[in-house]
Amino acid sequence: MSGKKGRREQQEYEEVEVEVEEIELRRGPWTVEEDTLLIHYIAYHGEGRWNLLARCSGLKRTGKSCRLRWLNYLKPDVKRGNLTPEEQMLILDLHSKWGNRWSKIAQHLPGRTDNEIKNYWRTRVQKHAKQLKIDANSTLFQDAIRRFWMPSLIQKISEQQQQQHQPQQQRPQTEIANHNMMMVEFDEKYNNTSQFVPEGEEGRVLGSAVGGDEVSDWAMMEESLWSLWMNDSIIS
DNA sequence: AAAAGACCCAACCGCCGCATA
DNA sequence: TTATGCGGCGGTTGGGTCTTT
Repeated sequence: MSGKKGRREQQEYEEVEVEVEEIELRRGPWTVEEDTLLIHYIAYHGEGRWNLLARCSGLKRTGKSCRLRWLNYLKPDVKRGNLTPEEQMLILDLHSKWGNRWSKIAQHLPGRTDNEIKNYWRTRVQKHAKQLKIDANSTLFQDAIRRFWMPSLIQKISEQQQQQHQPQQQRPQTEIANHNMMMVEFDEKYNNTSQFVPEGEEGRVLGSAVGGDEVSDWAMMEESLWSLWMNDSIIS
């Protein structure tokens, strides 16, 4: 965030000012050529000073647009692809602490951008709040996340660990212990009432909430479980 | 196979705080 | 002290893609 304008920079501004005034700015999706131009410019000059970059690089874009394109897409350490269950857990956890502080949350997920996290929240999380007809910012929904969604993610994480270590064999005792340990830690952290899962009973307790395509499984949670929990919440 | 609707995500917009002149 | 410019943030949107009917 530099408002500093050195003499050289000022000169650079003036040199391109006249021609830039006549250039019509481009909007919408970036082309491969634009991406290449931006990457090369940053490789040579470094990132930052976005308005100067926009003027000097030959890109017919605003500085803001260049910055966004770089930070959210082109920067080498930007991670692509679906969020892992671990990352989803972290987002749910941090959002419960900080609310819509996307940038702050993103700082704790290396390679993930605030935009991506924001999109995840809006498309996946809020969707379920809508389905349940609950305000996504309500404590009721926060409870739903803590009681059902997060445990199901923990379950997934432990299942992944299991697959990584012993793809075809019986689940080893250590993995079961790990899973149970995570559940206990989770309970302690959130003062949660979700059940400790006895060995061999994991699928029965959380079966409807896990197993298929990530978050959508949660939406398929048994209605009886929901009404039970809803009644409980309302009474207490 | 085609139309309609839902979903997803890249990009834009407006606002704010900070630094500088 | 005030005006200006910039970077950064969160909210919103447009359109491409996927799914359902």
